[in-house]
This record gives sequence, C-alpha cells and structure tokens, in this order.
Amino acid sequence: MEALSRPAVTLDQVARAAGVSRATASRVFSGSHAVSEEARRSVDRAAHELRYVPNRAAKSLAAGRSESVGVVVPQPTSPHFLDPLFPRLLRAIGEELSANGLQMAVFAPQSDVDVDRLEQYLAGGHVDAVLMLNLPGFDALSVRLQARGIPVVFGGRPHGAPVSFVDIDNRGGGRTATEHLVEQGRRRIAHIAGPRQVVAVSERQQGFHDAMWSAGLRSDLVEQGELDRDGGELAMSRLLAREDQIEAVFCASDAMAAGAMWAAQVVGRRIPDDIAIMGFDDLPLAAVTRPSLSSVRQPVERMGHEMTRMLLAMSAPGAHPPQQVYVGPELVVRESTVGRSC
Amino acid sequence: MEALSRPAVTLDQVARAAGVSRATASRVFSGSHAVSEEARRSVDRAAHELRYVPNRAAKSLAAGRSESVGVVVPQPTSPHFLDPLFPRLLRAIGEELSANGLQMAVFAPQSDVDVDRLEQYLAGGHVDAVLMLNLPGFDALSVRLQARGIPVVFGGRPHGAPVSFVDIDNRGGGRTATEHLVEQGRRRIAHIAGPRQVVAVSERQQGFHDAMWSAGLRSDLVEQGELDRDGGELAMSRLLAREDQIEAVFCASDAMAAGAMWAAQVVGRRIPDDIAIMGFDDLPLAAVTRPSLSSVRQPVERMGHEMTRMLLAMSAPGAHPPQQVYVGPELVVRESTVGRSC
DNA sequence: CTGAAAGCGCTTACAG
DNA sequence: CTGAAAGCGCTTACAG
Repeated sequence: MEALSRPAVTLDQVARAAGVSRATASRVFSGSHAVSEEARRSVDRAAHELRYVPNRAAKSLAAGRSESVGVVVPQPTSPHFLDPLFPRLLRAIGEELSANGLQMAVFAPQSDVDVDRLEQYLAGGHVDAVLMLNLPGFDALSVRLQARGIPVVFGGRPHGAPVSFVDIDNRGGGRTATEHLVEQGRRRIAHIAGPRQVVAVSERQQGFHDAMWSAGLRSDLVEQGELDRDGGELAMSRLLAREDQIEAVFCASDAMAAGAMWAAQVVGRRIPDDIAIMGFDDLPLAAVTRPSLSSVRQPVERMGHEMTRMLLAMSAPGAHPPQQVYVGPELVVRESTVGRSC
Repeated sequence: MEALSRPAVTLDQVARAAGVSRATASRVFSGSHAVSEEARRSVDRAAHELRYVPNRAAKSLAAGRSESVGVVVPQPTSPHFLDPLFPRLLRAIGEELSANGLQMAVFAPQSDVDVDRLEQYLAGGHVDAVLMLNLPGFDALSVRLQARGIPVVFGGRPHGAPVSFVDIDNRGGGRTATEHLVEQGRRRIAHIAGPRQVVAVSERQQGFHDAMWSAGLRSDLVEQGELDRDGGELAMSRLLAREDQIEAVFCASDAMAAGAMWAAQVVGRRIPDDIAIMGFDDLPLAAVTRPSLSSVRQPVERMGHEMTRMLLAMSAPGAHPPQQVYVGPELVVRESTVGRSC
C-alpha cells in the first residue's frame, strides 16, 4: 500500500508553534509532571489548533513500547468464534485493557501463512503483550513469542506449552452443580454426560463424581450423549428406562438439559417436583424453558479480567514463571431444582 | 506496560553477520531485485540463524506505511457482532487482505473513550487504511480519519458521511425474489414485511413492489410483523384471513418464512403446491425446514472482497472521490417455491 | 522546569 | 549491485 497521502503534523511543528522545545512538548503529552503550567497550556493549545496526532510508530520505536495488546482469536467462521461465550470474553478483555489505557487489537489468522505473518507482526514491536485463546496451533506461536520476550497469557489451558493461563474450573462447576442437588434433598442423582473427548465436559463429569462421593452417594447413573438437545433427550429416555427412582439429573449442557426436561415431561414426570434438572453454561435458553432451568454460569467476565491482570503483572520487570489460575463457575438457581412440593 | 524484556535482534546485526551493509540487508527483506544472489543468500542465512524479526514500528516509521489494515467492528456483545453475517464478512475481508500480503487488525471500541483512543491509534501510522462497518458513531470517525489522509471504506451505507462504501442491494434482492415467484407462474403474490424502521428490510419491500409493478400485478397483499418466526406466523394468519386465493408469499426474512410456512400448513395448505414461500437471508435454517426454503443469499463474501479491492484502489496516489458499489443478492432455489403439482 | 543531543531500527534516494 | 548518509517522528537521560 502507498504511504499516507496527507503529510501529518509532527511534534516538531507543535513545539515550534508553542514556542518550546520538542522535549518539552513530548513531556506534555506523556503526562510528565516536570512541565510548567504555562508550557503545558501553550503546547495543548498548539496541538489542538494543528489537530496534532502523535505518530504511534515513532513513539513505539523510541519508547520501546506500544501501549497496545494483541488478542489472538479463532478464525471468524470457526465454531469457536460462534461460541456465545466468545463475545463475552472479548468484551471483558476489552474493558479491562481500556481501563488501563491500552489499545486492544484483535487478530484472527485463517491459515498457516496468516499465523507466520502475525508472528512477525506481534514480535515486531506493534504490541507489548499478547492474549491468546487455547486453540490448535497457538501453543507453538505462544512459545515463539515468549522466546522473543513478549508476555503471553492463554485463555483456557494450553496443550502443554509452558505459558501462563486462566481457565474455567469445570470440575469445580460440576461439583457445585451436584452439591446443589444434594442440598435440595435429592439422593438418587443421575448425570447426563457429553462426549468424552471434550475435555471441559468430561471435567464436569469428574466434578459430579467428586460431589457424589463426598456426599456418600452412588454415582452409577450416568448416560452419555451429544451436547445438543437431542442428545439430552435420548440420554434421559435411557435413564428413565434404567431406573425408576431418579430424583435429579445434572446435565453437561443447557441444551442437553432442555432435551432431558422434555423427555421427562413427556412421560409425565413433573419438574422439579418429581425430578430436579440442572444444566450447565447458563445460556439464554435457560431462562425460557418451562420451568426455568437452574444452571452453572461460566465466569467468562472474570476470566477476561484475570487474563488481563496477569498479563499486566507479567509486563513488570523481572522473571515471570508461568502461572495458572482457575476461575470458579457460579451457581444460578432457577425453578427446575427447587420448590419440591411433594 | 514495560518495554520488551529481551533485546531484539536488529537489521544491523544481521548485516554484520552476513558481511554486507544495512542497506543491502534491507533490500533483501524488501524483496528488491537489485541484490546479488550471493548477498541474498548470506543475509537469508544470517537472519535465519539469528532468528531475526524486523521491527515493524521502525519499518512503518521509515517507510511511511505499515502493511496493515484496520477493521473497525461493533462491540463484541452487540447484536451486530452476533449477526451471523458478520463472521462471514470478516472472514472474506481477512482472506482478501491476506492475499495481498496485508495484516488485518480488528478493533471493537466499546465506549466513546475507546473511539477516541482508536482514532489516535489508526491515525498514528499503525495502519495504512481502514475498513469500517456502518454503525452509529462511525460516520464521524471516518470523516476525521479521511481528513488525515487515511483511506476509509464502509461496509454498508454510511448515514451521510462522504465516504466510499459497498452495500448489499436489498431492493434488487426483493425484486429477484418476487420475480422468481412470478416466473413460477404465481399471480396472487403477497409480501410479509418486517419493521418499517429497518432500512434493509423496507428496501426489500420496495423490490417487491418494483417486481409486481413490472409484471402488471397488484401488490396489495402486504402484512407487517417482527422479523422472527412468530412475526411471520402471525402475519401469515392475517393474510390467509384476508384473502383466500394467495398463491405465493415473499417474506422479509427466513425466520418469518418459517413461521409463515407453519401457519399455512396448520390450516391445510400444501407448500409449494398451494402456496409458494420465499425467504430472505439464506440462513442455515432454510435448508432444514420442510419443505426446504427458497431464499435470497446475502453476498457477504463478495461484499468483503469488494470492500478490500476498493480500499486498495484508494491507496494508490491521486484523488479518490467517494465511490459506491452495490452487490446483488443471489437467488437460492429450494423446494418451497418450485414443483407445483396441481 | 527546560533544551540540545543521542538514539530507537528501519528505508531509500544518491553516488558510485 | 552496493554502501555511506540522511531521515522517518518520537523519547529520554544528561546537564543546566
């Protein structure tokens, strides 16, 4: 691409117009205290009149930092981009960076070539630090960036790279969900699990077993299915065929829970009176089922805030061994698990 | 944020290791032809050994361009970000920029403060040109950027700012949809319109009237509703109550069309035999209704490509008066409009 | 509090 | 084809 067509106003011109040196003008913009009120005023006025905008490239080069942070996310049409949690996370990160006066720049590489170009870009001084989602291929990128001295923090656990990360405590979430059912007085509690390969989902199942074990209950009632509504419906039908005394079901996702609720209601079980149903994710749909669905909310906002704080801490001088932080999901109690009337 | 902790390898070091001058080394990386094979080889080797990554900030400063393009999009949790067309558009833009060797950086300002900071950033030499979606508040930003000599292209028509844009021809799309119904031999054709305030949607209605007028048909059968499924269902019920001879309905959205289809089927009308139904948007749901839904596909990919091409053209030296390009939607014929058996 | 000066890491006419 | 040199627009010790 060609250069900018219109010559930009430079610091030099502002300084001259204000009758001070370039150094003093620079100090005004960097918010330095060592400037007289008088100098500050005339520089501000000159800058305003000339519509001065500092050249960030020059600033980055001279200062050795850019005051901006790169955020590397999945390619736009991938399932991860469409995940409803993604916008919430991005927003939380944006807010936190903004509060610290940092510019957020988002990158969504779509090919290996894109990833290579991006590495050059991120390592090339355009960015002071990088946040990254734990997607395939990003492990290697994070290692290379760190080797160049650029702080990196992952959202979600990396596949093995020695990099700091913040992850959601899915196991704790599964435990929380199950404990809630136990506290409601339910004893015969089942779990509808998702596909075993999905790590986050199998961790929720671990949490289920943890809580059942702690409560001294048997956790033998487990059925698996796809994470969607149909998967939940089918699994619930199998559970009902297996065991007549089910008092509660914890489902690995809200969509599954909606399906399970339907399967139970179709055969005449009342929710929550006969069977309590618990979801996971706290999607919008949880509020509109009948009865409304108790769920576990992914603390995505806290995740974003933690990632940013961690990154800022890593930008301080000194050594920064990889850290890991887990944020705990929050219980959202609605109608499907409380108010047993029988 | 602090400066990078690890000192970066510089061009100077590479040049020295390769036994050439900095100028020659630079020429190697810029792909200049005026370099001997021998020099090229030794520079490449040295760069590889030292793991050299050029400092982009310095490059931007010296060359007056950054080889990257900013894309300004809605804030992550806004409805626009969640619009299914958005990822497709972003992806198309990313592909086209990538094909031209340009880095795409995405910005999603969340507040007025963010917009101000972003203006400084974009105007500060970090980016050569800017693509922007036609969202509230971006008109003013685009004008200020252009005043600084930065090429800007909008996706969607701006609210009045003198800026180049690419928009989807919704009116043409409405015409295309209606003409398709006429060509299928339908005469008594109705339209289910969306809210009048939604510009894109009222343009589709214009297209409906255009096509009916050209075909010499009366376009008196119009009902309005919300853009969702329920809106379509209600409007269809009203249409059926008003007029018994309806042969076809063009709906302003696929969701409405799904509702309309349902309302017609419930009272015993066969689709497409009795009534042909046409949607708009070509969402995934169009493929799974029974019968599958004919629709009009928004040419988002072409929009992204056009935007990028226009931007590249504007980056050439010389004057560039604002241009406007409309890309025409594409007819997608499925079962709901063809194969009338009676 | 202020200014002259060096320097950040690159590009690019210019002269050879 | 190559190198010495000027310059891009800023920051920041340093000396006053």
